[in-house]
Amino acid sequence: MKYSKATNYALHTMLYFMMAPAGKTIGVQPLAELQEISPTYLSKILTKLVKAGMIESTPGVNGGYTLLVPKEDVSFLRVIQAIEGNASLLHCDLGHVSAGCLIQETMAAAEQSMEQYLQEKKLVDLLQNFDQEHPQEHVARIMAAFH
Amino acid sequence: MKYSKATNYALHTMLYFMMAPAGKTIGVQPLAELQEISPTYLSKILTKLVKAGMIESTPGVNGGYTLLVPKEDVSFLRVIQAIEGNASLLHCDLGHVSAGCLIQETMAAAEQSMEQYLQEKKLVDLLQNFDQEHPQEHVARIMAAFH
DNA sequence: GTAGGGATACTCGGATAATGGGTGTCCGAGTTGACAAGG
DNA sequence: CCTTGTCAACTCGGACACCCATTATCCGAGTATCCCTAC
Repeated sequence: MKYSKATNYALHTMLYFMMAPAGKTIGVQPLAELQEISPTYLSKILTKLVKAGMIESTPGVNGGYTLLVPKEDVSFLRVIQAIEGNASLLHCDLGHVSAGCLIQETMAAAEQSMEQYLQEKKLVDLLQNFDQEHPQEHVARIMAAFH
Repeated sequence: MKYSKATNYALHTMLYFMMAPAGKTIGVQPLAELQEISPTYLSKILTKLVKAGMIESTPGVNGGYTLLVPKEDVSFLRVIQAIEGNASLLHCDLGHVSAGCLIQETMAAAEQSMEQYLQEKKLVDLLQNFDQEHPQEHVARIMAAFH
């Protein structure tokens, strides 16, 4: 049981948006370079975030992606579900004679316990001490990518 | 993000063991028939449970599998980790200049929240009202499979 | 009666597909802004 | 000065390929029990 790499990329990308001043735009290429992955692949991930309503894409020259919601509204859960979907952890299709599958119900409850944690945790919370913990040059390079 | 079918089979199999009197043995074939899957495939799953020390296998005629631990010790987490392993939900291998990945740390905390739930939840707890909710004939068919 | 030798009923483990999802790549299409040429 | 055409910088989306884990299936090997036969 593992989350896909795409989820990791999406979370990191959204974290970059948390660092930028509101309304700023950034292209796929600088985002891809920061994470050292292919721009075309990252674009596929970003379209999922667009469909989830978290960011906006503007085509054309000087285009790119812009954060569309308040930073405080971006929870881990929201990003994860945008990529992974909201299917349940374990779906039991065995022929249970009567009543539902108790195992499935228990797993659903366990999943909900984790989702509650991920819903309360906002991405912007991670930036509390970011400046102190990371070299200034690195932070500057991220900020410079926005326009 | 989903658990494998094998995990579901393992959980159901262990639940059958919870219904049987302690020390009783059951073969792969009746277990496979109850879940309507292939016996050879189920046997591969059961070897993982054996290696985890939860059940024991006795070869030869009248052989089969026997529960090796007290029923109260069989938690969801133990069964799941026996099948899925204990790898973390999200492993970030991006080049973080200094310090670790904050996203990875947060995901680890979320995972721990679910694991705590699954560790406290024992399989035997599901059998509280099992007799009332299921037809007597079904229960009898399960019990008859043990010897 | 007792010992030995199958036959039988099981599990164990390796080898081998088949399937599906994750992970990318490639390319054409559409969109916008900047710039230059021409009236 | 205004219009128009061209180019470049972007995103968007479908089609395609690759890799790997899951999900099995098959078969030979090992092991214990039972029964039957021979001495």
